[in-house]
Amino acid sequence: MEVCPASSLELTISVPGFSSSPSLLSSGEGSGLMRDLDINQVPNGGPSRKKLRLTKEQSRFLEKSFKQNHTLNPKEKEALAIQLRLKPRQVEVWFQNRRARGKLKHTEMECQYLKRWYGSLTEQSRRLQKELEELRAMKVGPPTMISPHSRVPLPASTLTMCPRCERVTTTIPDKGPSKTTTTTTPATNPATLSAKVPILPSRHTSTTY
DNA sequence: CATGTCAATGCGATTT
DNA sequence: AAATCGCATTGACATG
Repeated sequence: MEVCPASSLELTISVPGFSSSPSLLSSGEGSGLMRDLDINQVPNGGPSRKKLRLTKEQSRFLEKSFKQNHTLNPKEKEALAIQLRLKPRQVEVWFQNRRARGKLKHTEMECQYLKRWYGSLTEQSRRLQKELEELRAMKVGPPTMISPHSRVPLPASTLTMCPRCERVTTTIPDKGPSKTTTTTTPATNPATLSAKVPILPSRHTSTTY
């Protein structure tokens, strides 16, 4: 159950040309467009929730402590709240939202990275396809080999995808008894591929949200 | 006025 | 049971 914010929260509202947080904000924050006003001072807060805007100073301070630690223990929360003249709940909410924002930023970057990766894979696929066609065109007479399973002649250079292990198996003609060599080409997972695919676009993923 | 930002709310899950 | 979290969402306000 939530407490009615209009009646209990120590809110501040952005108002040009006014400041109300003398503890940390005493040094004139004159450059900013927004100043803050305690909403508690607004007579009859009413049921509609008013928009709080933290001061630059408050945000800066919260950001600073967020850099040190992304979560708060109750003591830190209390201390921050006192220092910034906010309710502990407000500090808590700020940290929650801040974590969410960081995560959003992170997933956006991941998304961009995957897009680039997809692009380069598409390009690579296109190149390999072309190369394959050229190699096939160059081929003079199709040397045959016998399938180990069916004993039916197979064309040379057959690429097949094993549905179970998702590996590409290259069937190549060999002297003596027929042989299939498995070229390790596991598909999918970017995490594993990133170490193997040299054309992977560089990744500027920052974990510092 | 459409859109973006961000503090705040509500709720379910988890932890202590 | 209370505290805390993540997540989705809301609503006030700013901005182009």
